[in-house]
Amino acid sequence: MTGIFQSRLLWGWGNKMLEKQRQQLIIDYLEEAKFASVPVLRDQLNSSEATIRRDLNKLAAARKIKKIRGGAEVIQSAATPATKIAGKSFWVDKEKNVDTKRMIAKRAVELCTDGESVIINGGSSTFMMAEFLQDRRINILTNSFVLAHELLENSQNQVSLPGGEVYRKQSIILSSFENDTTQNYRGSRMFMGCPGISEIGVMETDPLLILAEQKLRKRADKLIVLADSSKIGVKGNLIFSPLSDVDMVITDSNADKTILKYFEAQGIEVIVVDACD
Amino acid sequence: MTGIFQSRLLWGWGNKMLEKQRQQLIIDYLEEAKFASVPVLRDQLNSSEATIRRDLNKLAAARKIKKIRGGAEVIQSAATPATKIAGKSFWVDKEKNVDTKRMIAKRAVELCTDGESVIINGGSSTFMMAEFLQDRRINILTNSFVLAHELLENSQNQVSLPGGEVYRKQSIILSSFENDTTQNYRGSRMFMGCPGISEIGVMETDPLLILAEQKLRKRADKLIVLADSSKIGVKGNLIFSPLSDVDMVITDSNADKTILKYFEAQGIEVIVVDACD
DNA sequence: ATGATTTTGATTGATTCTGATTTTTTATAC
DNA sequence: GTATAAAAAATCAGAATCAATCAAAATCAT
Repeated sequence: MTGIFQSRLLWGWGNKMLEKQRQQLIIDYLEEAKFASVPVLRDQLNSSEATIRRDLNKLAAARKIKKIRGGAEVIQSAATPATKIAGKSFWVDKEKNVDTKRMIAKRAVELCTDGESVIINGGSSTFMMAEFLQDRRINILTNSFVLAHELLENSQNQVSLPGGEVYRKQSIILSSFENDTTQNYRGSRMFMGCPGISEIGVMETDPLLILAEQKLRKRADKLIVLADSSKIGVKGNLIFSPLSDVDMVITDSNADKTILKYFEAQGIEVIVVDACD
Repeated sequence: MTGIFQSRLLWGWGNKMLEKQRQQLIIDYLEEAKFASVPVLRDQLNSSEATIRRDLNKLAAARKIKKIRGGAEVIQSAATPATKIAGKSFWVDKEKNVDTKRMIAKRAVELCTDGESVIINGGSSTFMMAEFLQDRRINILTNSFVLAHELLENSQNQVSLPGGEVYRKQSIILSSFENDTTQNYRGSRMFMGCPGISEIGVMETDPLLILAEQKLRKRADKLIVLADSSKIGVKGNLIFSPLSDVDMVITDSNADKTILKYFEAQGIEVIVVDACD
């Protein structure tokens, strides 16, 4: 019997496998195959169907997989970032323009002066600012749990958080109530990424986030949007804020020049960094 | 003899291995294999299962590895975030009563029912509750950034945070303002550790923390103090709360019985777990 | 060396996990 | 609708794991 994971086990099949280990292998298998039937997993993992079923129940309860009749499937959606909370493996795998986004993030950080207070809205673009904040001394309010973690570990910046429940799907803190600490916080700038920005404004995808983010927006003097060229001109159904509320857009040289001109005509400062592709 | 670490030992298998050395080898092994069962480690390290288990408990308490049924696994997230953020001053230097503190933490978690809302004040004692919260479903408000991080990564509990600045020294969130989210949060119990508890009340050492902690206290119906025997009867200069405000004390069997009797006479429920020393 | 302390490994009983069997549920065909 | 087959859940005995205990061995302080 040759399970595909045999080679990964240092001690071979002779020994018993740990429950946690077996479950991890199920997850790994699903990442690869997308679907798996109970008999297949039974053979792969050299276990009984009863045990496999119990594993699937536990994994499904923990939302690591989705149970379907006859077996299991991966959880599609963007449910993975929550589990890959640690470090670089964040969204990176899904993102294409990583290098460009990194340059945009770098430029964004360069706008800040030490001692300043800024607000950073959570997201994959703004997360990349962490790298360039390492040797800075800035007061940062962020609703991103992962960014806060990163900054606490690898920088000396002052970090503040709004209160609320941590929304696991995006590891963002949702301020559920009206009165929260952010009320008393004031930032000179708020940095945010977005799924799209066009004539109609800045887009957002998650309705749960939008309210909390808009509340943050009120605490900052200026709004700076980090949007690589793939976001420029993209419209969606949820409007985070009208264009009139945007003060600056940082994008890359592949962006549609016509729209950028339009932005500038609206009084928005546009910064273009060189695209890396 | 087939231990994979044989070549690394200068003096060969005939001689005894030092405890620290053995534990380091366990860590090394886990870094490589990700998982390890107790029998495998017993063979690899030429030791007994009892010893391996004791090592695993100590390593898990020090957050170097994660204990799972049947053995151990690496801490997948950035390997050391907990110890790193919290700094050595946190628990590394208090290695003394880890086993006992772990049992106290376990007992504390056993008080909680799934679905309940509780408040957990940050500290080395309460941090150990994380291990036992892994498979629970509890709504947790905590001012401890590291605890929140741990719970988000290794459990499915709902996690909420008070807003405020992260106080790096203890990785505790200081709610700097009057209005914050915790105002709307209600917990049936608040768990806290402390540097000392005696007839005059529960002690605290850090004046910066005490205000934020007292604010949390107001949001919970009952106060449960985790205090191993070395804390019982210890007085300090900063009083967190009078004894009348305490509902329960969880300690170990080495604690001074006279004081415990006094606590009970004051209407405090005292739970004594067996000391592990 | 001597006695005190710590570490170790075997044993115990309680708990949890596993896999075979049986029962219930679900999907599909008739 | 019922019949049928496949899958999931429930049951249960045996196996594995684990914490606690205790005595032997090793280590340490004097």
